Amino acid sequence: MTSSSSLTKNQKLVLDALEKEKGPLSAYSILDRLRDDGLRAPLQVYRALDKLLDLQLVHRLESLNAFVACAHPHCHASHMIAFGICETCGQVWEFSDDVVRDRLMGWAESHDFKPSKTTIEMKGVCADCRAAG
Amino acid sequence: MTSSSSLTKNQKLVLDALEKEKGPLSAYSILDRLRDDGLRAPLQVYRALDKLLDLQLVHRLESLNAFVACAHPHCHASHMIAFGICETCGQVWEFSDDVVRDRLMGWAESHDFKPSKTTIEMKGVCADCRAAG
DNA sequence: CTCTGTTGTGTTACTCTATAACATCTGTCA
DNA sequence: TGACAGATGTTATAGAGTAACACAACAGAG
Ligand SMILES: [Zn+2]
Ligand SMILES: [Zn+2]
Ligand SMILES: [Zn+2]
Ligand SMILES: [Zn+2]
Repeated sequence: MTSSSSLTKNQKLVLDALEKEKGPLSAYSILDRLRDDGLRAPLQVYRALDKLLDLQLVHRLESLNAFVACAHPHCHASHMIAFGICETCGQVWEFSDDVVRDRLMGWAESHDFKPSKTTIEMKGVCADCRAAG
Repeated sequence: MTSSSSLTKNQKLVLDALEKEKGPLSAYSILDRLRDDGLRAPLQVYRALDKLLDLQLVHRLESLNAFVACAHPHCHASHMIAFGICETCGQVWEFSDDVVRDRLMGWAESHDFKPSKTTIEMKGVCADCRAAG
């Protein structure tokens, strides 16, 4: 089995913590939420996150040093994913755009550059927060 | 004056250090290179970097926690900048693509999201390093 | 069944990245 | 001159991530 049914205890705990949260969490925030479940050291969280990132069940937001549960599990095997991140409420939107991907891949090809991982993150203010002003 | 002629001593030191380097540097690496020039604490570097980032003379690479001198100073006031980053040699290419910008702005408009800062970073292996393979 | 390799766990200690708080200094402008 | 904004210097601390080592669980080969 390739997905969450084969997760270990710690991996499930970390994934659950992220899925319960509307926004991203830092590794240390996750740790704090899981102390009552027996987790004691950062490394326990980071190891679980490594696996979850491999499985694409979780994404890392580079500009926040934080992690978020995938919004569309199993749906973007090798996609180039983009994120909208509200700086006010912390909510995250996950999307992908084939035109963006093609343009970036085009730049890579024209420069003989072989991309392995691409980060696209838009920080700003979401509709709700603007309305709440 | 709006540019490098008005920089202070520390700001010039930090900018020089980044311009001398072909690739990105962490704040602490910058500090190490500037100890002989009198810098002693991380904060001195971070404060200079803050100003240089404001002036767009330096860019921060979120996926590396590192900084790089702008390749085209004065040329992209409000542009959305993308980076290609070689994971082997560390070299960085700075470019922008209007189509990518338009697509991302389009997503933002359609979601009533007001972006303030966008990060686009492609990590991979450059032509030279692939040839040297 | 036992050996063995692989993966996950737990723990301690550590490095690297970034900021808080406070005092001082320097220039600009009224 | 006085007042303010911005830059500086220093110490201490917070936040993010990894190294190293020992042990447990489990699957497959012989
Ligand atoms: Zn996803
Ligand atoms: Zn919001
Ligand atoms: Zn630039
Ligand atoms: Zn290279």
